[in-house]
Amino acid sequence: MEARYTPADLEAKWQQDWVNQGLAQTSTDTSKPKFYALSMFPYPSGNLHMGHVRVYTIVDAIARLKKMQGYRVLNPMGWDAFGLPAENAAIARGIHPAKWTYQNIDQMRDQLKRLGIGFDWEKEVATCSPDYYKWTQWAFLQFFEAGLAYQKESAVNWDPIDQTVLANEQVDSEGKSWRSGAKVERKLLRQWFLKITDYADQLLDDLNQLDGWPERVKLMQANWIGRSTGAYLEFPIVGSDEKIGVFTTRPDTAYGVTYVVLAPEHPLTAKVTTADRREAVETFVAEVGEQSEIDRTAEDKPKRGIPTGGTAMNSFNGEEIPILIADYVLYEYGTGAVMGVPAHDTRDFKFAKENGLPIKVVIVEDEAIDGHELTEAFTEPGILVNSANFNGMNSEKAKQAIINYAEDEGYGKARVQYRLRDWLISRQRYWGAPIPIVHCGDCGAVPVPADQLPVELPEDVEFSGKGSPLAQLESWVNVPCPTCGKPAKRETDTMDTFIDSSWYFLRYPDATNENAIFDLDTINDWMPVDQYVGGIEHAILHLLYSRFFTKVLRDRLGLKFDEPFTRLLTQGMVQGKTYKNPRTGKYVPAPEIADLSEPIDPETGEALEVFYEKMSKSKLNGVDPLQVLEKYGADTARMFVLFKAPPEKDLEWDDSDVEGQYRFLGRVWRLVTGFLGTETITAGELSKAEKDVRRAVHTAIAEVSDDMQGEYQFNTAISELMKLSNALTDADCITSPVYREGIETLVKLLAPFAPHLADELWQQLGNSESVHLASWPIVDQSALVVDEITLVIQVNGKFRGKLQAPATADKAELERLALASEVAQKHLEGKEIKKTIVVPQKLVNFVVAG
RNA sequence: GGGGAUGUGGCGGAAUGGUAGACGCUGCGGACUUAAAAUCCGCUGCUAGCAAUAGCGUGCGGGUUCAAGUCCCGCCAUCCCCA
Repeated sequence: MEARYTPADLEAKWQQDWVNQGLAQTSTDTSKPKFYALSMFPYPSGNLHMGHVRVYTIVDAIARLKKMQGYRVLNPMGWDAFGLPAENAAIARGIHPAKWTYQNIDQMRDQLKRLGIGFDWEKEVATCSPDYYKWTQWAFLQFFEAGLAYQKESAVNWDPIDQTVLANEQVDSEGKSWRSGAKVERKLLRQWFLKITDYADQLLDDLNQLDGWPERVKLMQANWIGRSTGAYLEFPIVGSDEKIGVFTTRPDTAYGVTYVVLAPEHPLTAKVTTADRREAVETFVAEVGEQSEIDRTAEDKPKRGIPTGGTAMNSFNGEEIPILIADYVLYEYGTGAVMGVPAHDTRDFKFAKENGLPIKVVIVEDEAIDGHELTEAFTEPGILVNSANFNGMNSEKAKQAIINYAEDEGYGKARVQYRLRDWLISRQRYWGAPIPIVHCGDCGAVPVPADQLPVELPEDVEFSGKGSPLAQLESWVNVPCPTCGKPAKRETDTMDTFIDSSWYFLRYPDATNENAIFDLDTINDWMPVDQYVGGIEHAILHLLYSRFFTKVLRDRLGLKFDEPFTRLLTQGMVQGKTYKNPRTGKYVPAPEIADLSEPIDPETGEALEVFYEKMSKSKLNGVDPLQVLEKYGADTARMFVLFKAPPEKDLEWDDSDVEGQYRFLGRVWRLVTGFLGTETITAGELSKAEKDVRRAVHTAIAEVSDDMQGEYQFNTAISELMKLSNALTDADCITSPVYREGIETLVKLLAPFAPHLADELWQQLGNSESVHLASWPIVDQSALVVDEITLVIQVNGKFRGKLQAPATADKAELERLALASEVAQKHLEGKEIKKTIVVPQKLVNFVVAG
């Protein structure tokens, strides 16, 4: 009898064999269509977790399938290797970030290989390598030359734990850092920004090109960009030549403006403040300055504001209106000032009531009911009143009319505004790509010439955890100015690590190019990425930045594509079974629980709550991929994560289901090895058993191919493999050529999912070349044809029975057969048939009275 | 508050408007074994019934249709994004 299925030996053997034959190397055969499969590269934490297993298995299955389908496939891997954990390790344990990072990379690379992922390691990149960040810096200089990188003093998000600033995208809705979880503070600093707002329109409009992206990701990006159309209006300050500019989406309410509000930081604040108000205003400005943006704008927080004493004029009706300052108006956003229309804006209504400001109705639902007092803002469209020449006009129409009027009068114009703000990229940390700029007293900010790149990170730095290590290293900071040669200082900020990952997919196709960021022809050949797979957490951050980079580099360098990722799959989380004591709130790890069917707290004896939650250290619910690989092998782990749930949904880790996949692979092993040595005898006509097998085989080919077409329904694809395996197990025509075809097809269809087992069985079947070089089976439509169909009999739409009928039977024949059947007779007895519906190949429905 | 997604057995999940619950897990019963593991076979939506069978059943309430998990209208719950 054949040997047992022992994944450990078999997988190691094939992994070595694949390396020896260079199976994962990217084909250069340009006669084949290209397919660029890409997974979001990981931060090299040192240990693979189940989330990694899931995403890389998905991409590997796609890549192996596409290879069998005749594509030349690029499936690369790299490391998002800059970032704070390395620096924190340096501070805590005195190990240099580079050493720590590269150790982790080596460890994780080995783990990925053990998973049987066919990455082309010749394309590997690590963003912390000078060979890579040289080009990150070069790319930055492209932005700089294009006027898309600039310095600005502004109030920024300061993370007090990580001791650095953050971009807006990196602060969550509660005002906490995406990384450290610390509540961000506001700080006024001079920082580098990339002008992503210049591309706001394109970033929004080109979402329409992305048919292969999940709707919700596109929606999230559209919301984030937040384009709103409206008007820019000016209100002159009484007793001054200056004007206050505001943006509004409701120019139709211009005659209802009864006050204007400045951001406390607005330069005009000091100018409009009257002497008697100065002290109060200064106190208020100082107080607000300490609040975070979230605290200032959160819906549930009361809006605080005070008068400045100054007055402006409503340009439209000439009325004098007070100027206030309030916390909810942000200087960074829009013009840093807003107009107050309490009658027609919910927030303004509340603010005006609280501060005793006048409320003036200028839009009504119906002119007849004008005049009654409002109890809440009227925000619907309506008819204009109290608006001079515009009275009686529909408010939607009035928007444009009032803009036109304001433009003629010289105090307004149409304007489009975005929620999106420029991308703050300075970080006051060591482990990142240094911004390649030298500050010279005479020449200003001077780019480091391209031939002097990379600006390398110095090695001999001290990691105290206080302040930027680079800024403290004078030998590094002091350099001659590249332009005039006078003493100058290096920029000591490094770049946001999201910059590193905004272009890595452009480096892979030409990863080792020393002379250029990439060869243009190579990149135009391979890009865009055909299938990108990664977590939904990057719906805005990484995916928006990458789209921005692609567009800028397109404009600078001549890339022939507008968007980097044609199709996007956002895979769900991997969740672990979590045990928690509901009273104490303490999590209990599974190994400490005596009886998992009735889990009790080993310390207190109380019953534990059981639920699924994202695997994490703090929840004590993680499963170590390495242990799973050791116990069941990579093929089982891969099959499990692909089968257990559709890729975009969360996946609940379940040991029994893992066992189930192991059993299935064992069955396939026994099925195929049990078949070995069977003599295949070619006979004439196919028997019914042979026809059934052939149909099962080609149905499986059709279904699996279909499930892997575009949407990637791995779970149903694998269930089709199980059906085929079951059919072959039950079939009793083992000597038939049809059966042999079935066995070989099963192995081929299995290859993308369980690559080691498939290759082993393929070899045992007598093939000398790897199954991964074989071609994907093609459906023979004639094999799907059936002689008999199952005809369903319904009465009044209810299922009442079924019968076998010839596949060739026409409607009349089907009706006759159904009517003659026992079930029909029974249910139709004594009733009048009012109508008969016949669906060919499927069913007959009798509609009866009563 | 606005927008979006989701809701199907004990569980994960399948179902071009046409037999709801494929495939798998769990559970139960059986075979093999001195015994166990492994493996194999059968049953497994709910209710009633020995059974054949009947009724009910895809979050809730309506509607369209010969026929609705699927299409339309109105709710509810959970999750996500934006305020």
